[in-house]
Amino acid sequence: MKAWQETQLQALQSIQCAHQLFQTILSFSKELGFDHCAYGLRMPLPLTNPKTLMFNNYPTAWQAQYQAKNYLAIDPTVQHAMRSLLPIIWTDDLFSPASDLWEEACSFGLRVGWAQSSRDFNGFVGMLTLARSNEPITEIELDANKFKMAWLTQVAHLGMSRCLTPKLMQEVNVTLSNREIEVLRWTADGKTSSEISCILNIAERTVNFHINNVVTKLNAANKTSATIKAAMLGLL
Amino acid sequence: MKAWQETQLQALQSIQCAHQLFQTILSFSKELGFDHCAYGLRMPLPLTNPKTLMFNNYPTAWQAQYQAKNYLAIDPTVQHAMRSLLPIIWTDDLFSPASDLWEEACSFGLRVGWAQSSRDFNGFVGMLTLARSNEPITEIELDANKFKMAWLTQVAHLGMSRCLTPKLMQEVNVTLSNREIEVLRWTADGKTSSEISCILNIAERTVNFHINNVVTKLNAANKTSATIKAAMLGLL
DNA sequence: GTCGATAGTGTCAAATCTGACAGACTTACG
DNA sequence: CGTAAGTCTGTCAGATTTGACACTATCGAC
Repeated sequence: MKAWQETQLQALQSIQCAHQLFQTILSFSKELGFDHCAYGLRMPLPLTNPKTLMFNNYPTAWQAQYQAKNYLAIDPTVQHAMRSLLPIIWTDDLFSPASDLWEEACSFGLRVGWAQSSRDFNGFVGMLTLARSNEPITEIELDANKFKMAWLTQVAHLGMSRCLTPKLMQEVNVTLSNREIEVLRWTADGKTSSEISCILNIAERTVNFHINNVVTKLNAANKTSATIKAAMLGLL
Repeated sequence: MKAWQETQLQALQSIQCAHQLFQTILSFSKELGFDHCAYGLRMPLPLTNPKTLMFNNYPTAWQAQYQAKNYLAIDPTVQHAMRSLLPIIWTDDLFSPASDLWEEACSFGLRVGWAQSSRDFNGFVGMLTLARSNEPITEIELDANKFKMAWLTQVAHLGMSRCLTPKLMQEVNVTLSNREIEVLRWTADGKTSSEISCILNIAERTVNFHINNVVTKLNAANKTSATIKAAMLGLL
C-alpha cells in the first residue's frame, strides 16, 4: 500500500491502452476492498446523443441486462454523477426511482457501492464506481479511505481521458487561431457579425470569414453548433 | 487531525458566508503546513470577460500589485489550472514566462507553493493555492499530504460555489422545460428551426416559440448566446 | 373554476447568416 | 526566397432568424 501513489501516477502517465488502464484501476479498487469496479466516460457532444464508454468487471449477464434495458438512462447513480462531484453511496432511497434496476443489480450480487465523478476541461465526465456484494460501507471505512477513493476517481479520469479522448472526439485536436477564438467568443456572447466587426474594427465580411473557418475546422453545420463545440471542448 | 473530514464536511454544508468559509479553508491549509492560502473561483461566462473572485491571505501589498498589474491574466499557475486538473508545484521553470510576477511574489515571501483546480457541472472553475515562504515541498511531504490537498480542493470548491454561484450567476437558477431543453439540444447540434420542426413533428413556428422563451429566460441576445449559456451552465 | 405554466400555431417584414464567387497582405519558417 | 498559415476584404442571392402582432388548448394547483 506504500507504493500506491507512485504506481498510480506511473500507470496514469504510461499506459496507453484503456483496457490495460482499467485493469490497473481494478487492482486498486480491490486493494480498497471492492471486488467490482466500473468506469464510465461520457463525452460532452453531441448534446442530443452523448456517447458513453463503459469499462467494468460486473457479471456478463448484468452488463447485458444493463445495456439491453438502457439502464444508463435511468441509473440514479449516473444521474447524480452528472450533477455533482460529491461521492455517493448506494442506498435503497437512492434507487427508489429505479427499483427494477436495483433489484436486478442485487440479484447479481451488487448490493454495496460507492461512486464519484469528475469533469475535465474538455467537458468529459468520468465516473468511478466501486462495488461489492456484502459488507456495508462503514463510517470508519469511509473516513479511512475516502481521500484515496476521491484520488482514484481523479487518476482514473486523467488516464482514461488521455487514452480515449483523442480518438473519440477528433474535434479536441483542432487548434483555433487567436482571431478565430476572439471572434467566436464574441459570437458566444451574443454579438452579431456586424457588431463584432465594429468591436474588432474589421469588416463584417472578415468576421464571417473567420466564423466560416471555424465551422469548417470543427465540422459543424453552422455558427451556433461551431460555437457550442468550441466552448464545450474548452477551445475558447 | 482526526476530525479533519467531519469538520470539513460540516463547514462545507453549513457555512453560508464565503469569507467565513475561506477562514475554515485557511485553517486547514495551516494544518497542512502552509501559512498562506488562496482560493479563486472563475465563472464560465461571459466568454469575452469571465469574472474571477479571489480570496487569500497574502500580504495586502502583493494583492494590490497582483491586481494592478493584472497578473491574473498571465499567472502560469492560473493558466495551468484552466487546462488541467493535475496539481502543480511552483518552480522557476513554471514561472519563466512571467519572471516579473515570480520575482515580486518571492519578494513578498511567497516562494513555495502548490495549486490544484476543479471544475463543476455549472462550468465554474475553482483553484486552491497553498503557499509558504521557505521549506521546499519534499517528495515525502507530498506523498503524505496530496490526498488531503486534492480533497481540500474539492471541498473548497463545493463550499465556495454553493455560497457564491447563485448570486454571481442568476442564470443558474433558471429552469428550462423539457421541451425547451429538447429544442435547445437540437439547436446546439446545429439543426435549423425547420429541421427541428420535422424531428419533433411540430410547426417551425413552435420551435421558434420555444427558443424565444429560452432566450428571454436566460437574458440572452439571441439563439446562439442562449444555447451557449444553457450548455455551459449544464442546463442541457 | 380560475390561474399559471407549458405547449402548440399563424403571418409578415426586417435583420442576419450562409455559401460560393475571388483576391491581397503579413509573418514565421526553412 | 518560396511556402504555409493567418488575417483581411469584396459582392450577392437565398436561407434562416428575429421580433411583434394574436390565438387555442391542456394540466395541475389553489
